[in-house]
Amino acid sequence: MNRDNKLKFMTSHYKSFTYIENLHQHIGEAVTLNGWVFDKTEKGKLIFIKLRDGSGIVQCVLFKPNVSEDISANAQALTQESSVSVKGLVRAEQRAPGGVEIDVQDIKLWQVARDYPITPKEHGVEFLMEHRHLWLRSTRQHAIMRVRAAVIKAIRDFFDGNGFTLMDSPILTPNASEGTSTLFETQYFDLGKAYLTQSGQLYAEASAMALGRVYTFGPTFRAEKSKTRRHLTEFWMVEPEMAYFDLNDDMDLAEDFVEYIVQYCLKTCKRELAILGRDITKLEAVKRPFHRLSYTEAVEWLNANEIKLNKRTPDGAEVQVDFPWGEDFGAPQEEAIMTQFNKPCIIHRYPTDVKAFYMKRDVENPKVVLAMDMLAPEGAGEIIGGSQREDDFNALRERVLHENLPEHEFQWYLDLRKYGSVPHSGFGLGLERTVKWITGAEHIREVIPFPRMIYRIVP
RNA sequence: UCCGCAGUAGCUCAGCUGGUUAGAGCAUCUGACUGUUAAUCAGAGGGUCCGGGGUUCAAGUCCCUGCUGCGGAGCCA
Repeated sequence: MNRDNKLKFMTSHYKSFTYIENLHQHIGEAVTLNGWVFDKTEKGKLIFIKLRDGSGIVQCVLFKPNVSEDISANAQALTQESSVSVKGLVRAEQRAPGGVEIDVQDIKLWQVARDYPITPKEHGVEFLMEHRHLWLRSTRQHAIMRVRAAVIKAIRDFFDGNGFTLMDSPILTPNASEGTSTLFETQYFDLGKAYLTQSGQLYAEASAMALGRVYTFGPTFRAEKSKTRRHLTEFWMVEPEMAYFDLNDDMDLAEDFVEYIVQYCLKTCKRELAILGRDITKLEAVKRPFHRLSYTEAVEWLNANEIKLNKRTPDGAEVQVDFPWGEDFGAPQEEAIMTQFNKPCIIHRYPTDVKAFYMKRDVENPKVVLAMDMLAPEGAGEIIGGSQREDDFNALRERVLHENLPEHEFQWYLDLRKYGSVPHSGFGLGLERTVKWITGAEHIREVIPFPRMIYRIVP
């Protein structure tokens, strides 16, 4: 990720040591580096130490006859992930990775690490997840975390630069906003049960009625017992909400937004994407306009291409049937639809019964709601879910009652339809699913520093 | 919750229709080497074969059961 060089205080004020990323500015000078041993190998009178400091990796070479016995003893004592300060001359060197290396003059040992568990060889995911706190030190994880940081910056730049106001929504909420999903529960003083939020959307709607264009960006919690490569129990979601936006405006914004994020990463994360071995031609193709299909067109496509639905009959047998209009798409249907496309696709106007109570019905066809999901290509799946919201007081109240939601807890939400109600729309984008897609990571757990999953809360 | 797969050295794995003392690569330790990039070469140490029960002359291997993890479905971002 390209560093923002407008803020130079880290290089101009703190002179006691140098960061590896700045070494090319110091060729011929003596510098002190502070870091950790990434790898060490000895060849006779030479010791090669690959040092990492978080900003990069550089090879430090110690030639034993050039230094005292104490210093070469220090170098020899180094183990993987030992913490050290290295003093030496910076020189350009063709044979060194990166073209720059340090001719070591002095080594100060902070701590010798014993038996670092993650060796430079292969490891299984289970083992690595148990050592997540150490796994983050590896090159590949550095690259993923920097792409994640770039995606977050792109998200904030996009909205901040387009007249949106950040309006954080609460994490503790009195009810399930969609009334369906399983939520994490806790006791809230004497006021009864509270839940960890599964979406900031209802609060974003209230904020949009105040400030016009807003977004909320924070952690979200789902207590579903999901065990897949695309689910976390704690994940980050950004949710823009716009007054006077209809569904088409919403879809246009979602396309602009996703295009901006992907193009920003291509521009600023070349090195990281190269480390990850990402095929960037696939990302370069992510340009507007994206594909769009109505739910009904998608069902017709599935049936025209004989992509059947696996259904279980009451006696337990599995049968394959034509996809029936009205059924929600699962991962297999979405994946099949996306095989046609090399850039994202929006599916819109889903059956009313499979979507949330707050979505507005299509006046032209009340059997569908003005909802939209954006699916990313390359099997990445759903990254956005959004809709135009129901803005009519009576229609919304009817939906609240129909879903057996506690009306008194939704009074404030219904109020928004009483005092200057307007058409409005928004969507939620899953941060980790987006980062997984852009980095090409196998599993969503790799793209958040400390993943929370059904059977793992440590570290 | 349902379906499938797995658990053998610190790590990644092999171990056939049950058959002597349990195998490899890497890592670790010792030694050699002035250019290593996952160095190479020589040597050494390292095992509750996930737990419990059963079948058998004999179980890492077969059966039952439990635990743990992984993947998929559902739920969704």
